[in-house]
Amino acid sequence: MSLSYSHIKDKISESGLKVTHQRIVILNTVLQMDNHPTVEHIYESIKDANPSISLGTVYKTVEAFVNNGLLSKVSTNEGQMRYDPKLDNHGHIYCSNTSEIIDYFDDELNDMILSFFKNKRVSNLKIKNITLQINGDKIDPEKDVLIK
Amino acid sequence: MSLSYSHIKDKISESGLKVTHQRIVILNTVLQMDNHPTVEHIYESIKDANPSISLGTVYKTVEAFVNNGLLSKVSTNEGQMRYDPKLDNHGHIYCSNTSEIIDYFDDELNDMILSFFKNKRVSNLKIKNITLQINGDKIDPEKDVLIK
DNA sequence: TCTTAAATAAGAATAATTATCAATTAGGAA
DNA sequence: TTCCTAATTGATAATTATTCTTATTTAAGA
Repeated sequence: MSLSYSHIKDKISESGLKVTHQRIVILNTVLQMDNHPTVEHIYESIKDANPSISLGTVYKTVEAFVNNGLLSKVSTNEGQMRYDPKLDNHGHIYCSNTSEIIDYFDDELNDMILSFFKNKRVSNLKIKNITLQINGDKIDPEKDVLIK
Repeated sequence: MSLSYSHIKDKISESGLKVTHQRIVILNTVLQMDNHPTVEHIYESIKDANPSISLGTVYKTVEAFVNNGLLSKVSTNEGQMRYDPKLDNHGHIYCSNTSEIIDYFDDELNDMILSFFKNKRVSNLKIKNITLQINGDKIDPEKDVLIK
């Protein structure tokens, strides 16, 4: 396993964190999940193969990842925080009826918003990021949402 | 008091909810607070004048207001939900170091985003609203953030 | 290999929110 | 106006998500 995870290990190491088995498993899992998991989701998904990793460790680990720029934290109107391995500028579509968060990447939109704020004078604020949230309900929960 | 609150009473009544003393006090408070209060903030701010209104009632009431279109619910990266009496389209500036949420109204931006999505085909999603979140840190916590 | 600060597991503690339920009340019907 | 009923409320228990504590283990550099 140590070989196949070399990419993950490098990411963790480069972020300034110690490389541990737990961190490798958790980061790898979130990178593969692609559905903005909660801590509980992550825990459930690693539990069988890694029964010794505790829920508390998952909490501490994702928080460390957020602080070290490996994940971003997404809040919703339903309590649990969710975690996103995609760090480049993108929006989120929240489906309140299915609790889904769908990434929305659009360079044109990004440029538009960015250039809009270029022309604004924002005083007394160090902007970290600007995110667009599209809130709605999925019409057919079985089918995907598509924007094109 | 019944006279001076007639506007508030009408709003509650028109939303389909029964008009109660508790609801009048709570809605009036949130409308005046203007800082996206948490339930705890609202409770603290009404408590002295209304010691009989319980915390649970504040929770139930703001949730009823959200469901009936009198308030909107705003989530942050720090646990508590916050409530916003402004329902027209606007963005939020989150200052993570001061926990402030500042409204950002800009017609030009609204139009821009709206017309952007006019030209997109969004399938299988009933869009409820689109919000821009500007995340950052206040540089001087004593001073205001301004965008112009 | 040794050392040490950082990370972990287990479980207790806390914070925010929701649920329960008996008593009260708003608002429409009589 | 009075009555009726379903909705609302207060008090408090329960739940959920998250953080804290502490003894033990471990990564990574000397």
